[in-house]
Amino acid sequence: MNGLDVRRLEYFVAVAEEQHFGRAAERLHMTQPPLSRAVQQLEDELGVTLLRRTTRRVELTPAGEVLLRDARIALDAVAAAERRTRHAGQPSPSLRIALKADLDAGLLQGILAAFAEKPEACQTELVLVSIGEQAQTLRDGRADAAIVLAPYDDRGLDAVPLLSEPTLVAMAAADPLAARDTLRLADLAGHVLPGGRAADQYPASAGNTGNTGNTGDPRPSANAPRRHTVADLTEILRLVEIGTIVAFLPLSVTRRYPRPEIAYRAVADLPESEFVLAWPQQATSRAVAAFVRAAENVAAEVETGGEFLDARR
Amino acid sequence: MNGLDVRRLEYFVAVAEEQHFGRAAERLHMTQPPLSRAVQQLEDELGVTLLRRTTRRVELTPAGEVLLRDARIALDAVAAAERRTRHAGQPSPSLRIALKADLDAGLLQGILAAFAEKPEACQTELVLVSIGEQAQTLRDGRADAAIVLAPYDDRGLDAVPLLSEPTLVAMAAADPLAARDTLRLADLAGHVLPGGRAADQYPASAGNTGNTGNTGDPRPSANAPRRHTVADLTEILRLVEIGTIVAFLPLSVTRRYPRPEIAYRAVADLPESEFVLAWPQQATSRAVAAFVRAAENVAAEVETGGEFLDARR
DNA sequence: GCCATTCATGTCCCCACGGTATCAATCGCT
DNA sequence: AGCGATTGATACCGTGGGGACATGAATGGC
Repeated sequence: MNGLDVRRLEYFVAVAEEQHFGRAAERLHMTQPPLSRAVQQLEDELGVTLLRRTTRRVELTPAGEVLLRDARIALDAVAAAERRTRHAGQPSPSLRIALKADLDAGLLQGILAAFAEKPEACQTELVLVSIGEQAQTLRDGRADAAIVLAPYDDRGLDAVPLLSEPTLVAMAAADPLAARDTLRLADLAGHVLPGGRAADQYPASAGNTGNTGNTGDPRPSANAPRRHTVADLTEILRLVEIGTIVAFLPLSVTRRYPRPEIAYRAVADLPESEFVLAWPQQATSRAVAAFVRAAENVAAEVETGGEFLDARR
Repeated sequence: MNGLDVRRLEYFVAVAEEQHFGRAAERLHMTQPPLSRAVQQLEDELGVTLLRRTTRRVELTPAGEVLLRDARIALDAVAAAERRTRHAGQPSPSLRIALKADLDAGLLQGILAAFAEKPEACQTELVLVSIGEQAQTLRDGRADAAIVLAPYDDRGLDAVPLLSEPTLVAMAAADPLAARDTLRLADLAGHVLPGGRAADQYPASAGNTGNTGNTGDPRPSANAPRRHTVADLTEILRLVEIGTIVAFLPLSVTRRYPRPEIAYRAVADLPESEFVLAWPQQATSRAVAAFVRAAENVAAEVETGGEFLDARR
């Protein structure tokens, strides 16, 4: 009677993503016939047609689209449950912080020190992920907290703002625009950001606030031509040096990478870089709560010009 | 290899809730031995001890607590996927709106009319649920949108504010306080709200904003003494009439229930009632988006004293 | 100390899942 | 238009896992 097994959901997602039973079966390390039957059973149990099969290709019905989206969410939730439970079962579970290296506004050291003072303190562990993956890392249970740059995909996450600082544009020193001291966004027309978006349309096209209209497929399909994702900051700076792209970076980051080939310039109408501490909404552990309080305190001290200021350059 | 089957998760949740293998087995319509082994397998697969078994009672380890919380979330996600897919598979899936009767600020008629004008319009269906269950109804796929009163549990939901209106206190006309025209919260000391909370501590104890510290078990345990929940507005008003409780109601609702036995009074330091339109975050359907826009337009018209104003009394 | 309660273990059986073989249908190529 | 290739569905079979029944072991109450 009551079905919707994880295995069948994974099968369906594989078929829906591949749009092909044979390839999906291959990906699942099984043969095609049981896969066909499993999807049929799923359709029977739901009383719904999920796939429109032509012998040449498989396409999703509206109900299939709904299940594809919701099944991914459900599978993520199951995987998160598994990861978090595994981690909680360790002898001394540590607090895992997802960072994009150097994108912490120089706060991390202070926060870790403040956290270590607290009675709820525990081991901490830094999980280095590429920018844009931090939110997902929190959702799927690989980390317990993250310092992220707004805007980000906040679905399923709680957050507190830490601090804001000016955003500068990094461009090749040879760029004609680098001769000017301050710019406006419109001046950057024709320049491109990491990921290929137009620089003068920022931040309209950037980030993912998790509101309606999230049309992009969140996970890479095996056959979709995967766009080259620039994950590493040093890689971005290399591309900036040779004039391929420009990049928007918080002030504190630019201070740490002074390079003669790169010019950092203020942009008058560019929003400030907002650093936010985020964690999974359902995280109720004392360690996370203590870490959040430590981070708030440190950020407040920095904002008011406290003792950590000198550590930020 | 890769486990975490839905069935096993349900088994574990049952055992964790009952804290007793025998009762859990009974609830699951099975016998105790296979249940014991299933939980053992779960522990093996996760490499974690979930339950501390004494022959007299079963209690959760820290890892077990984590899994109980995350497993509920995952199971909810699976159930939501099933419900939404079933609904999407219907010949003409309707837009289901979760309402607590009469708690719609009189906006519903106008919103439905405006929505019907839109090209994306479809059949609509009203799902009547008790207050406080609307958010869960959205999350588990039984409804597509809801008009809710803030504060509410906003986890997994997107929302737009519609309008605010004054909150009045409803009390028995015979109550000494009813002689006064306006009150302050502190005057209500000793009076009790539906659900048993102290009236003079509102809204500290009310609602559930979904942030950290949500310690309450969200689902009724079989053995926990279930507090009498007042679900129906008319039931609440009955209790108000006989002086058992007082209730905080938005102005538009009090207008619809003028009764000689009930006095509605302003409370100076009571926050306004904020009506919000909420929907599941992952809902990307055009129908929901159109409904949201229709609701925003109608609310804006009402706020500026538009044509719908007279319909609100 | 004895008994009842409760969870674990041993054993059997059946269903369901996966694999191999094959059929049917449609698209493309000549 | 006909033939082959591609692809999904069907048939059949064997194995493994989950459930019931019977029983063992340990602990708490009287």
